[in-house]
Order: sequence, then structure tokens, then C-alpha cells
Amino acid sequence: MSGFQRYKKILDLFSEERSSWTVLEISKSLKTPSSTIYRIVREMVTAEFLESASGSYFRLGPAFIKFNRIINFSDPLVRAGQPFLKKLSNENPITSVNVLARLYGNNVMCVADYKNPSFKKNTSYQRGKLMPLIYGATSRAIIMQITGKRLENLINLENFKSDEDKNNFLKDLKSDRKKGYCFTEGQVDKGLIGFAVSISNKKLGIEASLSSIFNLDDFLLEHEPIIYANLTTYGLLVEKYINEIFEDIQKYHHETNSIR
Amino acid sequence: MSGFQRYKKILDLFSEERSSWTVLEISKSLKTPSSTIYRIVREMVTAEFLESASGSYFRLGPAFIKFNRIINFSDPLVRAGQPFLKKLSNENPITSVNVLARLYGNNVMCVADYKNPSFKKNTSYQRGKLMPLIYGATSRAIIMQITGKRLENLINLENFKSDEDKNNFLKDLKSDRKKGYCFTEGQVDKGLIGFAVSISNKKLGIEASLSSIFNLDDFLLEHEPIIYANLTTYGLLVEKYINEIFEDIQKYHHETNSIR
DNA sequence: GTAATAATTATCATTATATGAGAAATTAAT
DNA sequence: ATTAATTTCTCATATAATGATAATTATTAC
Repeated sequence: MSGFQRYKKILDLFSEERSSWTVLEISKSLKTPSSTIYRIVREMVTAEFLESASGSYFRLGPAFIKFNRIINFSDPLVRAGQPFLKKLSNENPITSVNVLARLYGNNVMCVADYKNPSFKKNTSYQRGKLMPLIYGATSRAIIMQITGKRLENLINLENFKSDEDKNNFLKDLKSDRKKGYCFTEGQVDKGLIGFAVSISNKKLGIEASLSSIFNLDDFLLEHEPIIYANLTTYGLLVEKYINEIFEDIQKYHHETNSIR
Repeated sequence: MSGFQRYKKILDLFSEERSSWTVLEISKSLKTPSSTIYRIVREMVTAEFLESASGSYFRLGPAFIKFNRIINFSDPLVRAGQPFLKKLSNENPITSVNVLARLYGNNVMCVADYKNPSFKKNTSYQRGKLMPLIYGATSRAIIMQITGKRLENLINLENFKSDEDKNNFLKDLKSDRKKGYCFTEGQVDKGLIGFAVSISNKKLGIEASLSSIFNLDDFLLEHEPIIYANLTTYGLLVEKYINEIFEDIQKYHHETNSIR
């Protein structure tokens, strides 16, 4: 056991079912002397990745809350896009859920959502939730902007039923990329359909999407052009605002660099 | 730079203002050769504590989302207490916010809340939020169950205006501990008052509180006995359910241990 | 309050790992 | 296809982790 693994192995013991461990329990579980575990645990407590609770138990520390907050709030995408979600919702011809999502690890993470109050069904898209990479328009509009080696690596981690499935997926991806938007039906939640456009900013490392989700029952073909027009308009608007935020950040970097 | 610090120093570069870094930037910032940083970053990417974004940038990884979820949902306190918050709210004589909170690091974290729809003011208590340790009934009912060295360590991290303040706080803590409940006025949010009882389970490392928060303007002295009766009743009920959950967990451990 | 027990920290010789300079390979950009 | 940027690899050396045991400190029981 070496390097970061040494710490990771301990953290990986903690789960929803078992959220506190004593040093002795860890020691037994990892088959490592307790003096070693004591030393490592102490380090991690100092760093706030673990914390001691009563009864000589330890649990996950506040660092995770802190970094999770940074992930959730640092996103320029949230700052830029959040204000538009409600507007988009109001301009859609039928009741909708509107979602900003981004690539995270091997998944897609919803970073902001606005659900029209009259939308009754539950959807899988809630802030902070991780979604599958290859299902749903929200995800497709994100992954269709990834190319080359990175796309290959991401796709290889997914379990396609067959090679044919995989090739079809890649083909669809290509054509949607050309169109500039995408549509899926019931891939994530039954009875729901999704429309999405890509949102990106290379310098900020943003690979994201803006999407509107509707009840299939409410949907009529005549709605389609309005839906796409709305998504496209607001998508561009969000990208514009992201760019402004980027320039703010640049300025900030300049200032802090010159202070050094 | 050694041990966990090596990794922590890199993570600490990431903030809301600056959420992505290249290896070269990290290397410069930490005055460490880039070959070393590349090696460390790669390790952390493998562990999902960092992830690569486009343009050779890296950002905080999905591990933080995962562990944050574990922290938020693993808590037997949430499972046991959540269902009672609404009931408690309905039985209170005046409109209220009802909160389950627990000790986390040097702070108190709200882990569940139910706000009566007719409660208009905003309160500081929302799920996931960290609160000050020495202000408000919610926090007091938690810290008043801590004793000995641990209490000392926690208190020493707080900034009291004077030694007198500190001693008064400790005295109040002692008397509230005897009473079994506590009351504060306007310590966290102006115009609000809080009542709280302790909730604990040693084996699960739970040091928590159940509290009801009211508008000072709504409050009459005659409400007090009902409020305390409600809190006490539901507090005991929550502890009972926590215990049942604990026994479930025990059973689960037995099963998984015998499988090994 | 004190004795007994449990938890945690310290010590240190040994073993294992991290470091960093530079070369080599891979990937992205023009 | 060529160039530039990013990332990985190699290896001798420096540094840090390990774990058995002893010492200390906290907690519990009486």
C-alpha cells in the first residue's frame, strides 16, 4: 500500500451503511498494524478528511463538505445559467423541467434545475445528482462535444449491450453534433422526453448542456420549433455570460498574481 | 512536504474563485518540479479526487461528491428523525422551523429541516449548512453533551470576547445540561428564538440536537410548556428509532462479517 | 477520587517509497 | 506533416513509512 492509495483505502471503508470506524476496526479490516493506522488517521484528522467522534470512533471529515461546496458553487456555469432557467421554463409552450448539467468524472452531474410548479412527475434531475453518460438528451448534448482520445476513454468505460449498440450510439452522436441539438425519449425517466443543446467554454473547462424535459403526453409536434428556438437562444446567452465571468476570473488572477 | 500534506496542498489550491489548474500552474505555485506534480496528480485522478478537464486543466474530482453524499445520507439521525420533523412542526402552538443538527468538525451541521409553510422569515438552518458552535439553542443542545478533554479542545478553538464570556458560556452549558433542554434568543438570526433538546447515541457516534425555532413576535409564555413537552417527546422517540437503526446495522455487520 | 483499562502517541532500526532531472513518448495544434 | 505542448518513463539518491514495543494520556468503573 503506497502513495495516495494508503489514504484512499481507509476512506473507502466508510459508507452509508457504516459511517464510523475505530482505529482497531480499520487495522483489522486492512490487515495493517494499529500503530500505522493511528499515524495515518491522525494525519487525515489534521487535514479534516476524518474526524474523531465519541467512543474512539472516526468518521468522514468536514473537508468533504467544503470541497463539495466548492464543486457546486464554483461552477461558472451555475452562476451564468441559473438565472435563465426560470425564464426558459416560462417561455416553453408546455410545462417543463429545465436543467443545467456538466460532465463530471464518468458521469453527468446536474448543477442547477428549475421545475415548473405545475410539473407533477418526479424527474431524476436534481442538483448534485450524478446521471448516466449515455442516456438522455441532457447527457448526449454534453458528450457530443467531446472528441478524440477523451471520448474514446469515456465510452470505453460504459457497458454497451453490443458493439452494434456502441457504434449506433457513436453515429447518433455524430449526427447530433452536426445538428447542434438533440432529442431523446424515455431514456432516463419513462413518459418523459428531453431536448438539449451543448454549452461549452474551453478555457474554463466547461463541457455542459442546457435541457428542457417535458411530459410526452403534453407534447405536440408544433411545439418543437419553439422549444429548439428557446434552447438555442438561451444556450448562446448562457455561453456569453460564461465568457464574461471568465474575463472577471482572468482579471482576478492578474490581480492576485501581481500581489505575489 | 510529506504524507497526506503532499496531496492536501494541491487540493487546497482549488477554490470557488479558481476551480481549475494545470499541472504547470500547480508546479509553479507549490515550487515543486512538474514531473513530481504530474505523478501526484495522476495518483489523485486515479482515486477520483481530481479529474482532468479539457485544455490540460484539472479540477476537483467526483470523490468529493460521493463522500459528501455519504456524510449527508449515512446519518442514522436523518433516517430516524426526518419523519418526525413535520409532525413536531404541526403540534407546535405557533409557526416554526424544526431542525435536526449534529456536531461536525468544529461546527454544527444541519442535517434535516422542516419549515412550516406559513413561516415567512429566512433562517440560517438549511441542510448541509455549517453553523457556529457556541451560538443558538440548536448548537448548545449538542455541545452541552460533550465533556472532558473533547469539550476543552472544541471550546479552545472558539474566539470568546473574554475569559469571563467563556466561563459564563461553560456555566450556562452546565445548567442547561442539568435541565435537559435549552433556550436562546436572537443569537443566530435576529427576531428568532430557539428551543432545543439533545439527541445522542454513543455507539453510533451521534451527538445531535432537535430544535424548534420561532418568531419572537409570535411567542407567548403560555406556549413554553407545550414546546418543551413536544421537543422532549419527539427527542426520545428519535433516540428510540436511532437505536433500532443501530440494531439493524449491527445485524448487517454480523452478516457481512460471517460472509468474510 | 483512585485504580484499572483502553486509547493514543512516541521511539527507532529497518525497509520501502518519493524525488527530480532529463529523455522518451504521446497527444494536440497549426 | 510538422511543430509544440503535455504527459509518462527511468534511475540514482534522498527521504519517508513501517511496525514492534514502550511510554503516555484519556476514559471507565468502582
